[in-house]
Amino acid sequence: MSRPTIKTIAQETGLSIATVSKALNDSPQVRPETRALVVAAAERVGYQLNMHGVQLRTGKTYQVAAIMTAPGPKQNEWEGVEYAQLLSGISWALEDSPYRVSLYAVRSFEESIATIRQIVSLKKADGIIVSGTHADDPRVRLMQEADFPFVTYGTTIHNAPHAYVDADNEQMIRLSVARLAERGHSRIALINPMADLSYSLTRLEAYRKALDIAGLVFDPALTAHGHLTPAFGRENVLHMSSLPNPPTAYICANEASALGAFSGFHARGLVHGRDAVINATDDLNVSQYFAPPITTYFLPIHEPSEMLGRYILRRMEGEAPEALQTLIMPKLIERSDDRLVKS
Amino acid sequence: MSRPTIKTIAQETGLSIATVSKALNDSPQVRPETRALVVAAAERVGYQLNMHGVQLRTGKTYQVAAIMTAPGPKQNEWEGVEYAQLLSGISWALEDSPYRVSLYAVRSFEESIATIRQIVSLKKADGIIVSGTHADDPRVRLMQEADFPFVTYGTTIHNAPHAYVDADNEQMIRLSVARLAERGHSRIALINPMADLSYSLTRLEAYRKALDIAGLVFDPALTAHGHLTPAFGRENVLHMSSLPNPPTAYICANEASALGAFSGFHARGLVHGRDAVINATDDLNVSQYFAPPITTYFLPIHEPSEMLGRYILRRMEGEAPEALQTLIMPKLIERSDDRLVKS
DNA sequence: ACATTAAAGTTAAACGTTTTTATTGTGCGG
DNA sequence: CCGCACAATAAAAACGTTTAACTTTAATGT
Repeated sequence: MSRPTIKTIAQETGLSIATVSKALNDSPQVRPETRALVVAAAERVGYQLNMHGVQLRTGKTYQVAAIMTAPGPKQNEWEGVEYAQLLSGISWALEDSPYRVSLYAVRSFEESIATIRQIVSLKKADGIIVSGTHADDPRVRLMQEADFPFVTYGTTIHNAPHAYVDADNEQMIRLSVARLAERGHSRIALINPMADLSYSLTRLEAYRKALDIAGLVFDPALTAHGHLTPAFGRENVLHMSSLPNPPTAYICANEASALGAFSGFHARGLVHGRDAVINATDDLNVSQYFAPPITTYFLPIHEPSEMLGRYILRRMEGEAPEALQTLIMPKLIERSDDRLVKS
Repeated sequence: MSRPTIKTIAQETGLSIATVSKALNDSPQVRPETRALVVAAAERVGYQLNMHGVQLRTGKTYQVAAIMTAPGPKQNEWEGVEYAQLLSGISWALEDSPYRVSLYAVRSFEESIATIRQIVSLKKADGIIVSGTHADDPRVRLMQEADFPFVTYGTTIHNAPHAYVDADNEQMIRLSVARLAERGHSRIALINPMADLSYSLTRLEAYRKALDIAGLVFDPALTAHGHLTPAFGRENVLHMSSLPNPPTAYICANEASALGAFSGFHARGLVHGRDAVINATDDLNVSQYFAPPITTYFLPIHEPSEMLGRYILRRMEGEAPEALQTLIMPKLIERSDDRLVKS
């Protein structure tokens, strides 16, 4: 047989399709007993709402677009981003809703703008989740101008208020630097993400402020911005460790670059805890397996990602963006004392 | 004002909507001149096909469901699977088609069965891509019985022929073992994925056969099956290295477990290249940053993933599954000589 | 008792397509 | 010059749903 529709239920119950539709949508226009009848019949025939009819009629898509900026095929370097977990978290948060996650993989920032423009103008989704925010993000402006529901993973700095979820980078860096300073480090390197990313700026400013408070001088030679690959971490250690006055601590923005930093240690014959130490920000929970394990700020990725899902739902229901802003503070996991032991 | 439809074009050209529709679909029933007229008008008004109308009318969804089995929120252990790249690759392969990737994140094998059953019976997608195949996979049977287009990432062993893409695990293990045997290793450990996964069995059998050919004895104590996390790699090194006759080589099924194996080396005071060596299968391209770098078989994940996308398109067009089967041989990257140097 | 109102349904239109069926016009053989 | 085939287009129905507008029935107030 063919799939049952509301027409099937109408015949089954002797009601009109309009009443059936209203009953299924909990309209107050239908008596509770009638509703019960309809629901029973629906159950009996195994009715399942056909979304295509709904979509055509209402114009809603019941899709949440997840924009994922993944490096192109050429780029084989690992960046240690657990996008998969991010996507799963969003997907799970939408589980009990009629919404589905629709994936838009793009290769570059520019392409993500074009994709979002298309989604907005052709209404290919009801909401958008976008990550890798810039300090002044044209995509955010675009969506705001169109009054399109969205949530960002990452804050912006120059844009009007919008819904976001992010790790508390400011606090994380402030505490990191203070902790290392307390332990006697005066030359602290900051391995930072690409400079156009919003959290890069946040981290850099927090870093400068924290140095200031600790009475340490800011040296531009100890900061680096780039793609957070192992290669990047390695290069920076190779370079910075051969400066006249090399750093004794490296704060890496993720575990991939931290792994690369270790590789640099190995190449230079540096010993962790004697010549310098490495700290990281962590969402893979992998740095406990480094040799030796390092101190990290750990944020299980499912927390922000499920929040992204919940927030986009609420945003699509019209909730104000100001109410949907959260910074999550990662947990400090001290796996090393991080004081240098001269031997 | 509102979005143009074929009705708009009909008015614009003075034709009927039927003719417009046919013209846009390259029907032979319409004169080339008329078609040109229609296309010009469509261009002029900025017409874009509304999928909801098409979907309702034709019953096609233009969605490809990607089933992603991701560990639940509790499970914070990294498994080193670049799902994100996999999804991007699929998404890119579908770029020039009307199809979109729709994500179905599930927590377990059982849930993936239920999800697939639903997609098939309610026709929530036109094709399915599924990974993590079992030797005898009920999902494959399910889709085959319903004659539903699908491609698997991973082979099956007991199922009827179907479209798949996979790394050539058999050859990879065979060559790995032979290479290590040549280099004087007689105790070779196999760190394998969960035993119910198809490629686990493939690898195990290839391993046994290769040992046989090399004249080495198979010792069950040197094989382990489990989730390919760093923890698993570490545990196995800790355990196996304290056997009366410990292995001198570890073949790890991925980089996450290889990283964990290194952590085990560190804990036991083992030195890579003196006491034992680690080899891996690699799609992150990360093991070059281990200290020291290790020999791996490398398969850039975008290759199989784009192939998955192309295959599902062809499968949905009705191509026979037998024509859509590919094993890709990863490339051997020798980063270490892997002969033990007694010091 | 009768108009008024509220409650509970029904009818019909609409969303944007595709596709089957019907209509019109043209050139052709006889 | 008449019927016929064929080409090109038009008309209409259909996919499954929601919703505005309407109808019927019952309850209410005076």
